[in-house]
Amino acid sequence: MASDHSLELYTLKAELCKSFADPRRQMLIDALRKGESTVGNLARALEIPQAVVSRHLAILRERGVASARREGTNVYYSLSDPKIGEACDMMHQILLGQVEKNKELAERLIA
Amino acid sequence: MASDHSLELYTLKAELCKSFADPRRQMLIDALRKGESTVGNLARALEIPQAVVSRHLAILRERGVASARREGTNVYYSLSDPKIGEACDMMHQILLGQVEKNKELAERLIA
DNA sequence: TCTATATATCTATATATTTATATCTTTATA
DNA sequence: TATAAAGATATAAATATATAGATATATAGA
Repeated sequence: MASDHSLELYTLKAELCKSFADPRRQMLIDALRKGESTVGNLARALEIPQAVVSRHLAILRERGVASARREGTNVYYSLSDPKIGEACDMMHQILLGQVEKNKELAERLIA
Repeated sequence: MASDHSLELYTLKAELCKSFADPRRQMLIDALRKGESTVGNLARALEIPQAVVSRHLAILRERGVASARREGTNVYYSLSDPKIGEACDMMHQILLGQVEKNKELAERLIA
């Protein structure tokens, strides 16, 4: 029935969001927006242990957010879809809106 | 320093995403897009126990995603920002893109 | 007191991190 | 060619922490 399908869809959406729901993965996604990069380069640039970067990239890969391409001993990761970057921008805008609201609230409280 | 601020920002974004990262909350957000609603109505409509709905709404409220307004014994919840709905639409589009890719892959494998 | 909502406690499950080790690929060398 | 060493990445095990759901109970307002 319809509600079952919906539940599946909601679950998929939730899992997609879950893949964004970690600070390190946010950093990785942001870094990958500038172009593909290797595990090692990301680890050095973001100052995150290699195993942690590899683990998080695997999560992004498993959820279809990132893609991997091997070249020699290196593995290059990239975002699977530019919309992923746009989604992060949207999160940013929502956060800005929240700050704005708090600012308004603060100003009203002071006045 | 800059990297600390960034970490904070990434953490905020991650927490925002975390608030979206549950099927029930996806359902609640989707329901709230149609307009404000009470805890009880949402619980009945979505067939989720009252305590669970209340809990999830509290999470959305704490993270600034939803707002609450009391009217008598009822509490009306609503989305704090229409951009939240748009963010969900974007997730939907990303999912569609993934399905599309899988379809292409499947067709290539068959051929 | 009744209704609607929130919360506390308990339990089960999921998640992230650390450390160590395994795998895969290239390169060097006997 | 076979093999060993080195570099890059992935994975496993252990631990700590976070999260969700169920049930019962507390709180707020009519």
